This record gives sequence, structure tokens and C-alpha cells, in this order.
Amino acid sequence: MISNLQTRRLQKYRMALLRLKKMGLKKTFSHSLSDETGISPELIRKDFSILGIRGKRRGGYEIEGLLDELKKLFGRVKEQNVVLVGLGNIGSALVNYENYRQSNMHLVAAFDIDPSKRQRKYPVPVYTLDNLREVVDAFEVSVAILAVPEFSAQETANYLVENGIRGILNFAPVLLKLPGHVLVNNINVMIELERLMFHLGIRQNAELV
Amino acid sequence: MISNLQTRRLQKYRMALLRLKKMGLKKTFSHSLSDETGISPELIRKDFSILGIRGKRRGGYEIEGLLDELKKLFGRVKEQNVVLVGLGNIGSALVNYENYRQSNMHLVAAFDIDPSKRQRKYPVPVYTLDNLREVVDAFEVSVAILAVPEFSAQETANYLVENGIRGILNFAPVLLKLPGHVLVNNINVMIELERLMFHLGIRQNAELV
DNA sequence: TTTAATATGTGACATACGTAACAAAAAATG
DNA sequence: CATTTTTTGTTACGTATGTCACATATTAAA
Repeated sequence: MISNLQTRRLQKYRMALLRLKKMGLKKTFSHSLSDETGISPELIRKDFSILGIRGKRRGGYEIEGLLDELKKLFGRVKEQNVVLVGLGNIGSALVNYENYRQSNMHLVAAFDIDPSKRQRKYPVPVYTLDNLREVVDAFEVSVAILAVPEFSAQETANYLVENGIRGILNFAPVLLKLPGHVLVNNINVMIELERLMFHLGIRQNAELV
Repeated sequence: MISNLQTRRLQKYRMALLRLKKMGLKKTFSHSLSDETGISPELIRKDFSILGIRGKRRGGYEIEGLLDELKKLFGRVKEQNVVLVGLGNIGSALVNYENYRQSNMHLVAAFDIDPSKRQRKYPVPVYTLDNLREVVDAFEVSVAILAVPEFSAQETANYLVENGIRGILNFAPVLLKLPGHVLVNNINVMIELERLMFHLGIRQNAELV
């Protein structure tokens, strides 16, 4: 099995490889990828080895071949449809985000309770949550981006799950409590900033001051 | 030492505790926190134990006390100033974000190359990057949120580091290559969506189809 | 064609991490 | 006041994760 930690590393390799490819390179080495990603060359080789990806004993790895293998894991061949719920500050930013296609994803619809949001021009159709089930069924959506205010996040998340959503990318700054089969990935700016400061050693707390 | 994984757990505890507190509870148990966070009760007790936090053998833990201890680690007593670079879609959303204060952080300024951005009404002053050093020095800023387009991310990040920034919360979908002493935390919506789908088993790749 | 150089692939090892088991303390009960 | 119940605190253990060392393949050079 492929662990969460390993998955994250593989994603990092992919980003690094895309960068190297853009620079015009055709092949690379565990050593170079280590430079790019900060991951040790041995671990990189081991990761590739586990996936059955093989390089040449002196010639390194083919970038294109590596990307193909990783694409088999992450980049879906069939486009995956996702929906966005909540068109506040963050939601509006995400609806105009342009990198979906690059990852073979497609934002098919957005939802908001505020009817005025439906008037404005967005690059995807905007509905109320009443239409969720319909969209989920029609576009075979299993993942939603949740960008509603904190106070309604749990309630909305429940509703999403009731209507067939199995994965949630949660931007609301709360811990969602959902059935075990539902996967939640949290993106919380404050939490990230805090951890950044924590590891920088910025801890002017009561005792130290 | 306190590891990255443990740090993430502690942050999760804090979120859960805030929720329980809001519900009016005064004390809690490793078992209840496990319910909230999905982390095993044994590990929760161990984490607390390592931090020197002690409960009562049958009465559980005081929520307020726990939060105080965690605040000593994460919630800085002295407000920490951060800056935001890039006022595109995501940057504009983050400048209007309201949770900074809650984490004892303060967004002191935003930066953008586009002069028209400086005309619009934002809740913080907007400068060009020429003024960065000035702001960094005046407000003792060490962490920046980077929300510029992909093509200028690396260049901008370099500039930030040259001007005293030691930690970057990077929203640009690229792997930044920076000196070892600089800490980078990436937030990449596509990467998160991909991992979510990966773990959901959504892998309609060439072989399987 | 031999030798040297370089980079992979992998098995052994060390460390980190989380789980399980259980003793000790505190509260509730009879 | 003794006993039972509950929940913590900690030690021992097993698994996962990453590093180290080195044999092996490939290319370049002499």
C-alpha cells in the first residue's frame, strides 16, 4: 500500500519534474530531484522503485516516463468533476481559479444560499443547494470544495454527505465531524501560519517574555 | 523535541477544544477529544503528557487549562505581524480574511506590482515591493503570504528572502527553491484535490479503464 | 578492450511513531 | 469506609519510515 506521506512525496516529485521539463530537460537524477525537493536521493529512488519505475544505472530517469507513471496515479485520464460550495471571498477566488484543467479536473458548478450570487457573472453556473443532488448525479461528482462561513460549515458538510459527496476540501476554520467513510482535507490559513511561526521559533509566550 | 506530526495534532486538539468550549463545556476527556479529532485517546494523553499537561485521574482535563497550554505554544501573546504579497483572486480573498486576530496575528500590509490595486479600498495599506524592506523593519515581519501568479512566484520569493522574510506561506502552484534557513509552507488547491481523489480511490487511469 | 567513474537498486539498520496493556489515582456507590 | 468504576499516565511493544552502505549496471575514457 501507498501511504499518505509517500503520496505527498510523489506529488512533490511531480511538481519538480514539471519544472525541470519546462526548463527543457529530458532526463534527471535522484540527486537532482533531491536538490529540487529537499527529499534524500535514496528515498527518492526507493519511492520510484516501489512504484516499479526504473531508471538507467548511469543515465538517470526519463522525465517524461516518470511523469507518465505519476500521471497514472494522480492525473486522471478521465476528467473528474468537482463542485464548489460557498461564494464568499475564498469561494469567489476559487471559482476563478484556472488550474483545474491542468490537473484534469473540472469545476462543474458552484452553490450559494445568497440568490444575488446567482446574478453575477461566474465562469460556472451557480445554484442553491436544493439543486445539489441533481448536479452530483448528472456529473458524477464525489468531491466538493467547501468555502462557506464557519457557522454554517458543519451543517453544510452534513448536507453534502447526505447528497452523495464522499470527499471534502474544507476551507472553513472548523473541524468537521462526519461519517467515517467521508474524507476531509482541511485548508486553514491561520493554522498554516501558526505552524510556520512555530517552526521558526517565534514563540514570544508569557514565560519567555 | 516536538515533531511536525505532533504539532499538527496539537493544532487539531486546539480546534476541537475551541469547539467544545463554545458548546459551554468546562472539562473534557481523552476519549471525547478522540471522538472530535479521530486521534486515538492513548496518543492524545501521551501528547498532553509530553507537554507536561496533566488531567485528573477521573475528572479528565480542564478545557481552559488545555487551551492555555496550547496557546503558550501556538497563540502568541505578542501579536505577530504578517504581510501579503499579490492581490489577485486569492490575495484579495486573504486580505479580507477576518481570522487573523483570532490567532493573534496582524496583517500589516499588502503588496502588488499593479498600481491600480493601490487605488482600491482594502482593509490594509497596499504598496509596491519597493517598500517591503521598510515595512519588514518597521513591523518586525518575518512571515509573508505569497499569492502571486505562478510565473513570478520564484522571483518574488527570492526578493522576499533578500529583504528579511524567513517564512513563506506559498499559494503559488510551484515548488520554491530557497535557502535552507527559509521555511516554506505550501497551500495548493489542486494538489489537495488530487490527494483527496487518490485516497478515495478515484483512479480511472489508462490501465483500469 | 580494459579500466574508471557514476548513478541506480536494495537489504540491513536506526529511528520515529502509534498502539496496547496496565498500574495508579480519583470519584462514585453501597 | 470499603469497593467498584472510571479515566489518566506510562511502559513495553510493534510497525512504519527513512538512512546507510554497498553491490550492480551503465557509460565514458584511456
